[in-house]
Amino acid sequence: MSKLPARIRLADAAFALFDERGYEQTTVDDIAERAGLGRTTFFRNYRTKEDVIFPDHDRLLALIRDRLATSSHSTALVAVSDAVRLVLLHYVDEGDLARRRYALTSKVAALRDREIASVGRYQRLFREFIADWMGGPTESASLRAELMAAAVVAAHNHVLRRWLRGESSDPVAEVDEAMREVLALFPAPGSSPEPGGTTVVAFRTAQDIDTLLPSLRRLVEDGAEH
Amino acid sequence: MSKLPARIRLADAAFALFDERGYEQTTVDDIAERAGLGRTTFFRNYRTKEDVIFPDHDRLLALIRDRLATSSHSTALVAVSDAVRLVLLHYVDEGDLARRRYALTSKVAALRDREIASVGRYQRLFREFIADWMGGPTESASLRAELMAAAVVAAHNHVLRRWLRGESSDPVAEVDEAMREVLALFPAPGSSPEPGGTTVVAFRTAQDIDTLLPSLRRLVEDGAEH
DNA sequence: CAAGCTATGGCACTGAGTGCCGCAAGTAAA
DNA sequence: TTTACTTGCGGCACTCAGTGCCATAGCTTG
Repeated sequence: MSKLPARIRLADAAFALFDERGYEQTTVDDIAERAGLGRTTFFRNYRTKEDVIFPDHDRLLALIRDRLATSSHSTALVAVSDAVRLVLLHYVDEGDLARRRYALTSKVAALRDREIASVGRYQRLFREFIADWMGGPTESASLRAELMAAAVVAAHNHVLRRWLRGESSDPVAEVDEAMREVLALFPAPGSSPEPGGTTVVAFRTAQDIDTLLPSLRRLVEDGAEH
Repeated sequence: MSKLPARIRLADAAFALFDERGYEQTTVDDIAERAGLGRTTFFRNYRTKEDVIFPDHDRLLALIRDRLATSSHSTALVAVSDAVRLVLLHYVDEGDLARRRYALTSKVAALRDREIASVGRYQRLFREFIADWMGGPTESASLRAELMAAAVVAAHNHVLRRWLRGESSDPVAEVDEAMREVLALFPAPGSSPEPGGTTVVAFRTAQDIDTLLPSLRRLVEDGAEH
């Protein structure tokens, strides 16, 4: 027995103790002792005490980076939406572990900060990818890239949190729906007019402008209702 | 001489040492010694070593919270856009200090994480405000609130970073412009047609349609470029 | 003058994280 | 089998951030 690799035994001990006494009340010595290992071994497997909770953020981040680098999508936003799916799937695969981590990060401010900082790295990656994809470092393109990255991450977090709280039974479908909503916020140029853009309609009529106005007003008001 | 309050002397000493040796190479003892004060006094004035760089995030956050609580705007998004202006103005007022902080956070990962975590608190505040304002905890309203909060914060960060890097001479005008862009992403129902709607433009000219087409085409294509 | 308040310094302690040394077990090569 | 090399582990001493307690100097208020 106890043939499990040290990494696993340490993580098990850590989560058990965090549940029992709380995160701050648990020392690394406690964890090592519970795992039947030395303190040194803990730090050889996890760089910090927090790392035992967030073991593979670096690995996942690298995975996403690769996915983006080798992605062939029509737009940057679609590529990023696709990549962020991977993140969600990773959490969902973790299952109960992800939920235990969520319970901890909800209670401990230091862990919440750590989580947010990790998310910030994804967002930065996305922002740079979108900005590169857009090519010219125009000022408005840069802002656009920032907004897009933020929107994708926000949508992902929204769905993820719902799933972590047990409010969602099909997070994959939800994230797809959320991404559709994000895409709708940023209509692709050429496919449909941009929100801030200009729609040019040329028409000609024999009627006077004053005759047209009432019906035009009705049209606009009806349109505003849905 | 050295009649300055301890807080100031400590901050001056800290920034000087961070510039000279770097953040990690500077201990709290070093800072206290340089300021001609005791270590205890440092921790009485700043809770942590990082706090000497981010002194009044809590105060600013409280200020924003108040501003939101007492705000009377037509929509939640406008209220939040207005509140985030305060944050930008705060940084701009700090002037050179904010730039020195930016130089540090750009180099030291721990400080960058801390900064991102702080921003996360603003975003959370905004998200909750918008969600409350929207009333019914509809699922789609919740996602919308998340997207709006993320967009406002992203736009703010974009302008702030430009200013911190010295790329902007009028950040206040830029943030207003950026906020207009954010507002355009989330058209208020009823106030203006939705992105999928129809823009009606009535005009009249003596010129033939074929004469107009080339210049119209140029207009549209230029518009797509920026 | 006495009492009390405030700002400070000193000191000892906990706990995270680092670095080094040494040891045991397994593996490959002689 | 013996030697040499590698790998995983434990122990130990150290630095440094952060906490808590106690003492003291200076100033105000009665």
